[in-house]
Amino acid sequence: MKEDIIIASNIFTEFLVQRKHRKTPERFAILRKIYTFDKHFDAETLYNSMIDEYRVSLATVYNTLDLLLEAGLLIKHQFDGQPAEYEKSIGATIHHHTVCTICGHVKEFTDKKIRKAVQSKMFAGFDSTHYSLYVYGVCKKCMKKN
Amino acid sequence: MKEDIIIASNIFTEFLVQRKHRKTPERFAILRKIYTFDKHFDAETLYNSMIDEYRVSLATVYNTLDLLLEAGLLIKHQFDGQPAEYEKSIGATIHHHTVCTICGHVKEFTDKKIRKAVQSKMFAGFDSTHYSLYVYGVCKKCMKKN
DNA sequence: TTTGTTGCAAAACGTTTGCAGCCTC
DNA sequence: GAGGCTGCAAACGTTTTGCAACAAA
Repeated sequence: MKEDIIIASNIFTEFLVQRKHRKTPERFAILRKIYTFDKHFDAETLYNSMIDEYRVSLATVYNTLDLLLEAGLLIKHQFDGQPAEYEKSIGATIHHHTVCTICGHVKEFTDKKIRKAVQSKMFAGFDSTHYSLYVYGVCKKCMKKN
Repeated sequence: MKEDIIIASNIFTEFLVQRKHRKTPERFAILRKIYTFDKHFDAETLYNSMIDEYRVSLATVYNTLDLLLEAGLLIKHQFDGQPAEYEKSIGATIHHHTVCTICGHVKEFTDKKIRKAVQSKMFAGFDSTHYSLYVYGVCKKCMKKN
């Protein structure tokens, strides 16, 4: 959706103003790039993909990713020892992940029953914003190898 | 439970034999230590806690943690940028985690409805063994600060 | 003008690796 | 005896940090 980036930009602008942070071109260039991705990406990939359009340093990439996380515009995943992976949160359908414990392959899936069960859970003294579910096991390819 | 370590040792022994790995004293000393912990721990903490009883190198700790993961005797968590955390799996009740996005504080909770929803999920071409659910949000302490 | 942000490079950190010697099998 | 395993230290790769120059407010 094209509107997602507009919504995200507005949220980010409001977030920055409220926190007395500056609205630098780097930050918005990074946000725009992120909202063109439909899959998971890591910091290095994001950094490389930006070089032609708007050059920013890797440090700024990391800095901005942190801000976007705090603003709720991004979700972060830490799959095993690999670099952290990110995905946009606005306009993305809520999904879960299967992770192969042999080869590390990650796949998305959706399940209404699980989603409802988690979302209806209320916590005393904890204001939940989002969640991540990882189901571990062995994928088809790795099953065949053994 | 005291029997958990016995069950775990048996599973580990069988695992090592099957994989043609050696039953070294280091590996069983580490397994025993792990099963005395009731909370999450990281590799460094485990290493330090062993020094008096049975000295092993940090490299061996990491090596053994990997084996125990493969044997299904351990569950690994990667909370944000912190060192990986582990917990024993035998004799532990299935639980989920809330993670504060401000201070990083992790708390366990259980929920039968969520557990059933996830466990009843069937995957085509994926043999699931266990799962992790992280609910992100703001904890009580961090709510008060703002 | 003030002060937050940037780019750069160096440092930090948890984890992995290479290797010589050791000890299961 | 053979070959997997250990300890050690050095290497690795991602992320963080310190600092001077820069630019948003």
